Amino acid sequence: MPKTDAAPFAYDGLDRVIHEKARLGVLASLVAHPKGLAFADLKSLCGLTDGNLSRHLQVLQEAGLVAIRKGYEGNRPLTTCRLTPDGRRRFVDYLAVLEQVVRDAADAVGEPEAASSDMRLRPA
Amino acid sequence: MPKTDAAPFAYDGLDRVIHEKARLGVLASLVAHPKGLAFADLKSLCGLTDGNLSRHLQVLQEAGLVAIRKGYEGNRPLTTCRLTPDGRRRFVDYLAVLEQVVRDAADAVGEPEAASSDMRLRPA
DNA sequence: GTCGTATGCTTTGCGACGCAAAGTTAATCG
DNA sequence: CGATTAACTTTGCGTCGCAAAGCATACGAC
Repeated sequence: MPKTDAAPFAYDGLDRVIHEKARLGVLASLVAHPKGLAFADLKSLCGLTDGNLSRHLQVLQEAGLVAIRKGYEGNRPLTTCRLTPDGRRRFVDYLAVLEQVVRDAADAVGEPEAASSDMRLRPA
Repeated sequence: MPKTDAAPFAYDGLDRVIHEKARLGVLASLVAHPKGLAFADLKSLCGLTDGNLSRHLQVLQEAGLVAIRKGYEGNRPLTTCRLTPDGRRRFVDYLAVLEQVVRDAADAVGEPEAASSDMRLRPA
């Protein structure tokens, strides 16, 4: 008796580190910019405050999802981040689960088979 | 040009009440079963403990996303839940954002245009 | 009938977390 | 120089998710 999740809606694959509004945005930004992004760019792309971005990057780094490089642009500090290969892989896996969620739900929304009698919501 | 989020990766639409592993599962279950589901059914569908499910349902109810009805099956208590119309609508909205996230990211994964020179990850 | 066991949830406790505000360091400008 | 801006970090706190414990009732055994 495999206790293989008789729980089709458990969505175990939703890694809590990734499944977070702000970090999801950061990762999406980074996957779209494989060359890496500067702290300030991420900040405005994701609409985060300095403090929040800093903290989230820390978390992502500790989880091994992003690599952070602190250098200097001229003589001003410049922090740049990029996805690690592992981070990319894990993000892609996460996306697959997310896609599954969307599909599950979209199917159900589209076909209310077990609908109650007073479902008069669908247009056509 | 309003200052409408110059933050394309902010994903403001990701309602925190919905954007939560466990509750996402509950809502997905409920949208797939418009007639409603019993507490015990939700519990096993979502792989949650009694306590957790109880708490999450409370949150969902307070947010006006689900309606909870406590009745009796024979003479045993039976709690059943269903999505409220508003809950359904908000969940669908959320799904649209989620879909956008997936699309954004999937596009980026598929076409590493701005890829660095040492991207030797793609198979073909 | 009363004693255990099972069912069906709720409540409590706590560790982790996200967020905003304050702090730090250093370069540039008047 | 003193003020301002840039570029982050650190701190503090309210909230939350989760597991364990609790509570109430029903059902079987004896």
